[in-house]
Amino acid sequence: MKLSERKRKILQLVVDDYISTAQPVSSKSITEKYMKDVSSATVRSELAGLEEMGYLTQLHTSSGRVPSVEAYKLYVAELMDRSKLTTREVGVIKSAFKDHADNLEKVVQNAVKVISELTDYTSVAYTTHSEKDKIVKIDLFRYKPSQALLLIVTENTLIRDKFITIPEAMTDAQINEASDLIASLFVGKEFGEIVGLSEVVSKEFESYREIFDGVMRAIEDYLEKGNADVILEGEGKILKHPEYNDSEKVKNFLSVVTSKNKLAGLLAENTDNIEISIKIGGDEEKDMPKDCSLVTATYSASGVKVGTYGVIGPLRMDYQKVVSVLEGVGKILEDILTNKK
Amino acid sequence: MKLSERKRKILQLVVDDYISTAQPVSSKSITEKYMKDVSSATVRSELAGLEEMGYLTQLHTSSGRVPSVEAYKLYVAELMDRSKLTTREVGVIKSAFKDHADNLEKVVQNAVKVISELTDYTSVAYTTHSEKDKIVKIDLFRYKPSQALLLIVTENTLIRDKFITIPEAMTDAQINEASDLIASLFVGKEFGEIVGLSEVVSKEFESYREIFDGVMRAIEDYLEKGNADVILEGEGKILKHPEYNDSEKVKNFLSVVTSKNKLAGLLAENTDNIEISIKIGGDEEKDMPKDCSLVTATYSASGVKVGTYGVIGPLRMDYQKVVSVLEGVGKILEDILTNKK
DNA sequence: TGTTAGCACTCTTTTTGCTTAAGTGCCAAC
DNA sequence: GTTGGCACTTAAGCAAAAAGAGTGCTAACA
Repeated sequence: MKLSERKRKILQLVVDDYISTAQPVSSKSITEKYMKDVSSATVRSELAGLEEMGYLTQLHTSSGRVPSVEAYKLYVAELMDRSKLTTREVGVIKSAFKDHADNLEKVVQNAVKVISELTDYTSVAYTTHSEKDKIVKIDLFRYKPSQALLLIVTENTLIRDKFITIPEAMTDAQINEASDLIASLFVGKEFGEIVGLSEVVSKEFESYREIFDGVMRAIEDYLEKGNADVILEGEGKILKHPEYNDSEKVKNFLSVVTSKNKLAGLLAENTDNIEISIKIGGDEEKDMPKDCSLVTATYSASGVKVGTYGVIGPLRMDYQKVVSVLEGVGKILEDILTNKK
Repeated sequence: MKLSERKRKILQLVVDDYISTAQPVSSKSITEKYMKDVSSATVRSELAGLEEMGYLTQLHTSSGRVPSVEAYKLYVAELMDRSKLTTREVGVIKSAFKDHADNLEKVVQNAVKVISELTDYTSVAYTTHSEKDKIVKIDLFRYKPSQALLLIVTENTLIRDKFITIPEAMTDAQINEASDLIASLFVGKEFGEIVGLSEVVSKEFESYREIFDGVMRAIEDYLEKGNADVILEGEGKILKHPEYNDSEKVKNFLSVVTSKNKLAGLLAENTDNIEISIKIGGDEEKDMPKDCSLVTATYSASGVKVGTYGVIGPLRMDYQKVVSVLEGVGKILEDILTNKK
């Protein structure tokens, strides 16, 4: 059976209706609400066709139809209308970014907050530690007898919490000298340029081998995928949606969403440069909560893709709204992050 | 009516039983499980007495009894057994602190994690920004034309994300000079000693007034109560407990627990130097979720109280376990934080 | 005087049967 | 291809009945 134009239309109507009402959709309600020109029996036979093709399912013989995962995928890809934000929503987004436009972390935090507020779903952001990030300042100094604190400031962020073991015998002056040496080598370079540096500089660094290696390890550690930052907002929003009345499901959802590792894994996969990516269903994706949908977009700073932000929620998600909010936030985010310099 | 020894014993049994079963406790179950020497009728009359005194309530005429808030308070203060941790639990706690003993933030994060794991409740920690914290390093440098990044390292923590507006006309060298001047004044001092410094140094600082003021504002901002750090772990644990089958209650709980501000408010109140403090019920406390209990302990670094950690959960909480876990963690925390130097 | 067995009473929970409503599938007619 | 009509299926709602849990009270007992 082919997907006729009318079948597409009806499928869209079913998904739209189900998204807004959370109730199985009947042939009668479709003719009454949207297609007054045909009878319910006609729609009924079309629905039966769509069901046979795998786009719809019934909970029991005499219930209305519910979209399948396939239907959502088709809906998102081809069927749904691309709606625009209201002026009110645009205003909310703009005012959310009024302050703290200076700091990448704060900007992303604001983005996540406003997304959750406007969509009523849990929203997330994931910031990779990019090899393209350029070092602006690097400094090392003694914190405890055998420990030094390493500070690295880059164009986009501030690295902290990196401790390096140093020989106790080393004087503060020597540490300073090492610090200056490292700074002279590293400042102005991207992380990616540094990684290979280890062999090249072996000579002038002979006496500070241990410190140099410590710094390199710290940087490698920072760049490792698992150590990206994950920001989360509106965990509790999930409870607003009726499919999460079952506390088992909530538990399952929260166990993924409160584990930064699992979230990072999910968000990191999305490396293609597609503007908006939608990941649906939970059968293949092992860390994805069952019956969940993840809608994400990527953002860049200084022209380099640094992260992903988006919304995670039930399969029956208001994709129209979510996509338009993500696009709206994306536009403003881009403005801020490129005007920054 | 007096609280006879037997009434106390029975009340303890009722609370114990209710904590472990979450079911109203009947006279019959008490005699069968714990008091085989008397009949259920005897216990029944004692229960009636305890109810009259306000320690127990019934959901309806033919249900068993449930402890009142008063009963929990008495139970915690006088009735409950102080149990010890098992060797397994002690092992879990110790191994949780194996790594990252160098960094206050990480140590507290580990503490919160292990507490949530062992108790199965949501656990929190609150770290104040103490005026007694001593500045180890302070550094200021240009980040954007009219903005400088301020870094302060103290004995206990690293302050970041503080940006200061600077005159664009100022050269990098001048900023360096200002930075050095500030460092010479501030390093080695506690925050508390700095606050009054503003007038004293006005002369030598004439040309850098703006920067100096900016730094002072940043420090004051940092010390402000609302800006303390709140760490949270196991938000979803609440769903394991049957009283939170109602999604309204979960929503209410999460709305408090995911608001760092509200949590900070609750945790900050606990300023007495009592080792373990238990806050029960939600009538007086406005930000406390209804029918919740908050059990907290305080921790110190370098002899100064810097924060509070604890567990938040249902009224029907396993106080014995929670208190013993908090005490156990507290002991190890103290060891780590005092040996640190 | 405290303790106990016995029993009536209350209230909840579970079960059962019945009815209604929603919606489908199919068929014969248009 | 579309439609109205109708039998069939299932869930949901409701009321009455039955079962169960637990109490309070009283009279008898040690």
